Amino acid sequence: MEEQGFGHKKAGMLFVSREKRMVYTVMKEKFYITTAIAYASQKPHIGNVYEIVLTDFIARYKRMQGFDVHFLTGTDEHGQKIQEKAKAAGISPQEYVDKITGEIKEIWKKFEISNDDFIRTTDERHRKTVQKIFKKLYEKGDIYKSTYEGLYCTPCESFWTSTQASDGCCPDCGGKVSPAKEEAYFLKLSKYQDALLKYFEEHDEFITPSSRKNEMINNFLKPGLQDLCVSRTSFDWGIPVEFDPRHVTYVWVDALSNYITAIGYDPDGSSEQFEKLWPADLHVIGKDIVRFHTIYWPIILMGLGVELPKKVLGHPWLLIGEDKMSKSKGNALYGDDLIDLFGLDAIRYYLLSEMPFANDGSITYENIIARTNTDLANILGNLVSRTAAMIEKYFDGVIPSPETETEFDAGLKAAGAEAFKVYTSKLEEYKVSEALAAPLAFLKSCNKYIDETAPWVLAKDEANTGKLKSVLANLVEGIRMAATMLKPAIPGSVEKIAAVYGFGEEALDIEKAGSFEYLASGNKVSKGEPLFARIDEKEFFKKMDSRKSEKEAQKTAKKEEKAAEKSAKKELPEGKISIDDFAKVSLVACKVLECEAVPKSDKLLKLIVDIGTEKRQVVSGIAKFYSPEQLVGKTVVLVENLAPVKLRGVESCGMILASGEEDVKVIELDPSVPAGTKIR
RNA sequence: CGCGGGGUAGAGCAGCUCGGUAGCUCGUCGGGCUCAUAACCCGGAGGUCGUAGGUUCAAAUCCUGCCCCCGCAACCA
Repeated sequence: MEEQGFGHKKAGMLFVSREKRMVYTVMKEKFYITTAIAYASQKPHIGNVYEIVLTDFIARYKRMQGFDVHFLTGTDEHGQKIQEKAKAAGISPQEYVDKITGEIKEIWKKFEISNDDFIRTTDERHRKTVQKIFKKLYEKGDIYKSTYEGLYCTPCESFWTSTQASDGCCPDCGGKVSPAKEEAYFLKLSKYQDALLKYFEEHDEFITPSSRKNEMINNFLKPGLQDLCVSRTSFDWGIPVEFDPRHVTYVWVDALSNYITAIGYDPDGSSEQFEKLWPADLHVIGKDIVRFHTIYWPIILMGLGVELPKKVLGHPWLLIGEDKMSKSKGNALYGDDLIDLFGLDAIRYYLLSEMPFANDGSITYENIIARTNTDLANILGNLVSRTAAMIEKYFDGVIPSPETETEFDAGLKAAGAEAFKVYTSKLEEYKVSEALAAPLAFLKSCNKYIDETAPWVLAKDEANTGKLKSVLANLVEGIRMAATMLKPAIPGSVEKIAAVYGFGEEALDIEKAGSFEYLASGNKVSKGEPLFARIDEKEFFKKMDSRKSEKEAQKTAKKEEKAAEKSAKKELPEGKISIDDFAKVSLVACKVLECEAVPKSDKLLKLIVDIGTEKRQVVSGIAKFYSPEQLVGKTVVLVENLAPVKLRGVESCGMILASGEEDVKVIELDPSVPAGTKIR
């Protein structure tokens, strides 16, 4: 009985190492992997999706390797922003996050994310434990009460840092901010600074890519850590501090703890699951929150006396073309739309193959089309289809066993082994895009192999049937091996390939992805629809244009509505300013007295002008169009009340008006106009 | 200003740790093939490796200066 259970998959090993395998099965090594929890303030864009697809890939790969994987993701549902958004929507914060989290789960589902658990920071299991964590750290003295000092905006009821409100105005409403104090709890980061630095030094693999480690050490650890504010009284949508309920837990103690609360950590005695899964093997996060995961999070854990996670992977960002993706820029792309346009696996594959390990990647329709057409349709899909077609044509659809070697077989086999080697070693470092290039290169070798062996020529002479059998058997194997490697990236398409050649689960065993084993010989092929249809770029953009004009029509309608609303509030249509705004600008006539080039710059001229009451120094970017001598004596228009700025270290108090961008001409006044004449 | 990353063919990237052949994908030009999704295969053109120096028999690679781009600077994955 037992023998059946273990024997099927690895019959060859059964007799020798039955005992070992039992041990192996029981002790299957765990792998705990997490994503950052998504902030439930709005629908996630494709950049957010990237992170979870990446993590999903790693989780699937690790499962294939035989690890007992636990994959956690979730949502961060507290905070002022959510409270405000809910208020604006006229619903309770809970209703609001229920809605957004619903959308997020829906999108994750569309991307076939294989997470084992989903935690929400509003879950009871989380809230209760966070309160305990807070209390424990407080009792230990790692959290203490003090006052938070910052710049406060009264109408917005929020604090800003001096960099956020650099101009003395609230970034939200534009109103004045003023210094204020608020009672708050702080986490003593300084206490653990040295311990953490030591940990960094002893665990070189803790932060990856390693460049981010240097950034953390040089920017934060070495200059000294400032204690972190971990509670707020200015809003209440959060986890209340148990022993001081006016305070709610502020961001990081709440959000980061999800990694342990989800699996049953409890200061009073953790669950069996926690004992089994912790420490986490991999936190996958965006590069912007590396600091929180490699400084604050370890310190919180040190405070709790809990082991630190093994590795933090700070992935780069996905840019739209060259721009950062943001809703306010209006350039955000959404995962569900992209799936509708290109199909799930095209997008999964794009994200995984196009994203570099350390540098930011970029996404554009053109690139998605190019990737999908080249890699998935031409190289993979076409190979699957032409191989199946030949098996149907030459062997009535039955996959042959190899018979007579051709001179090209050894090369193909070497290419397969090499691809697998590269794939595996790149994935040890989680360099997913580089790993995925390996099966693709191998598929190209397969296409080349067809050309070299020319099966259609072999088929013409019965003497070559043995060779023909080998060629097709080898091709099926090549497809099987590459498909296995691609499985964590494009599981759905690999399933389709498996259906074509009748690959069972054991044929797609990752351990068999590096060698030719002819596991599918004798199977009947069933050539289905093309795996990936080629996308015609011109037609695609035609379609997009018509969609766009529809959307634009909707947008203009919305805009008009908004404009109507605004004018009701006595506000102005977009792009217009009021006469009052214009009146702020002071324009005067001035005479250029002196003019010289600004050293070390090729665009700047320094001018001394007479504005009647005084002499002004102005720097103007017109050196390419005027020589200094040309300007002296001219009467021009000066924006007199611009705030002074330094350009190339030279102070500029005003701006000379000029026309054009490519071909700049200063606006000249009749020389009879006296300097200082007010224009506006 | 500080810290981090980067500048390699028209575009996007690898190579740099450990000096010696400048490689990949797309595009482009030419050829081949007909099993296949106008696909696949082969070949060509195209690079002063940001710049100026230094070390060396030898530098994209190591060192120094300078220029330019991007990110971070304590709530955007």
